[in-house]
Amino acid sequence: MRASQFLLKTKKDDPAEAEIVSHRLMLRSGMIKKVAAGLYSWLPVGLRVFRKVESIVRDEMNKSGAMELLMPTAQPSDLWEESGRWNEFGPELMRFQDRHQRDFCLGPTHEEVITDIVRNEISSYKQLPVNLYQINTKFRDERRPRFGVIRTREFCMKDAYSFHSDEACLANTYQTMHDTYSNIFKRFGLKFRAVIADTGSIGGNSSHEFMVLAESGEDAIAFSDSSDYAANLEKAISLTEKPNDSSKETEKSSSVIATPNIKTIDQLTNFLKIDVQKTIKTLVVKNITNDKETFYALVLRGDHQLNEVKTKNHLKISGDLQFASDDEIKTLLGCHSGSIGPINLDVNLIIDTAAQNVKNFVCGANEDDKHIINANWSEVSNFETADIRNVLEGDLSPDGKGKIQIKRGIEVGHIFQLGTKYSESMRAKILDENGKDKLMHMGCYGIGIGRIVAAAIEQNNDEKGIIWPDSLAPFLVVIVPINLHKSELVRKTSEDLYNALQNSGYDTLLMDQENKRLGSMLADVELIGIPHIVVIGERDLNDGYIEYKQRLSSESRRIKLEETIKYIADEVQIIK
RNA sequence: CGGGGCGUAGCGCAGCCUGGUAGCGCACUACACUGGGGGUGUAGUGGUCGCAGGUUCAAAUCCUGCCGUCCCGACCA
Repeated sequence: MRASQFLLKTKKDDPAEAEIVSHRLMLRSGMIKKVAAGLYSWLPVGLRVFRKVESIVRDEMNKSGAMELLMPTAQPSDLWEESGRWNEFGPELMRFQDRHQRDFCLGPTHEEVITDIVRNEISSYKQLPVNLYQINTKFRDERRPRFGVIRTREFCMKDAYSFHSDEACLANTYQTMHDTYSNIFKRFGLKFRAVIADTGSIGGNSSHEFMVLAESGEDAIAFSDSSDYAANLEKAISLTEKPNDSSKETEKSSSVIATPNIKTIDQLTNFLKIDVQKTIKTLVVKNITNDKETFYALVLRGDHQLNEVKTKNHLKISGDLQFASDDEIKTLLGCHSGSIGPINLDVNLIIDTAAQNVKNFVCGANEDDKHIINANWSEVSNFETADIRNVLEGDLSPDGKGKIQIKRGIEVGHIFQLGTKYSESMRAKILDENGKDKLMHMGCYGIGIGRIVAAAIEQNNDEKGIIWPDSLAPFLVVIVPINLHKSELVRKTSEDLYNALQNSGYDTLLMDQENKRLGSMLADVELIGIPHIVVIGERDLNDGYIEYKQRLSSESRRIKLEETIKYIADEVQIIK
């Protein structure tokens, strides 16, 4: 591609709207342009990267034996009513009517449509398993789009759906997809981890998320420093700590003390000069089913944080966890939120496993401005114990090997074993070898295409701009001629090298804009992040040399002109 | 959904407090010079000041409403 014929406009100033580095660099390098909140156009440079991501994903999917198809973005409500998700889905589902006032939605995902296809096309166990995928636009009306293309409303996703006659076969394909995804992210050259994940609104059993490690990531992931264990923080199991000194502690007898205006754990530990691990806090949540409100008191050690996902799963609550309001707490318990405690509390009690290990603790007395000291669980009857807290760095790994570390990541892929959730509601059946009806087992596997572009930038950038890995770069090589318009030798050499590189199959950009100076060309090239840079100037050319440098390093090397292509070929690193 | 910020040329911003000719930098156009790290000069192009209403002789500026957009929050009792 010739720069003179390519839409390539960079900006010096950081755009005001962008916060995180990938968003800033994508806007500055002219990869994307915002159309509205959470809606972006991909400009030519950006689209080149986008297509590379797509083609690697497609290649690996095809290698795995999956078949590509294409489904519509707009979907009739009938299918969604059949699966039950027309009502289950919240405002994220973009609903609209056509000219005949028929209900439609923009697909946030395609389980319904694919299940409809497969139940019609496939009727025998002999046709299974199949794995069908598409690379297509999705729409989710996010409550808060942010971080550029990382969380948008309209986005492109590769989504695959597999169908099986039994669970074992599903597990097999699930593992194949796990391996396929690992290959994909290796080919991108990204640091990633596959973590155990919550299934959320998609439903189903087993699930892994593929996380690209980045400080700006929206998710926290917990993993062992000495084993394979890795899980989303939402899902990471907290081990009940090994008995320590406190287990030998003898139980004292409790007493109520005055704690005027003490409402938070911080105030409490300062006031009593005690260790935060000796405090217990109590949160009240409510669940509404069939118009009936049920309150639950959740009990945690003072330094621990509630894990909403674990709590919701334990209480079998779908939708958001609702906290009781101050008024509700006052009415229900007769005290304010800062004074609640598990002793003599007439609410369903759920005690976190770690909290249960504490002896002689301090907790609220269910009376304003009063706390109980030296309280013990022997004083409480009728409670459940559950793991409802977030793991902390340094906790024991649940597999017993090593300690937990916590890092942030961007979710770029997610695989699920759905089981029969959709085949049941949509009656997707086959005949088995005995001629009997049987529900198909289903898996689904997503990868965010645009999100990977942003995640790759989050992981690969410096003060000058983006540093693309070879596999994703919009151009693999760029030729930067000095005084193109003045030197016939420079012009001819640049053109010849450009043609030769193109013919050798390397995506090459020729900076042939006559009025551009070296500094401005290099600044653009570095901002855009082209990995291999060839500078051609008369000075070196008179000795038969060009100058080669990599985006990644500041060092430049003099290379014999005739060896240029071979040299670049040796430097390029693309995993096939 | 709650709180806060911002909306003035393609981008980044000033002007608003104290009402009176709409400005600066980048980008863009033309010409000249320059030519190994975002060059210099001269001359230019480009704006319903987010929208609607109100106050006023007069509104980018003051008031009201709406819209858009960004950030934080939506567990930590």
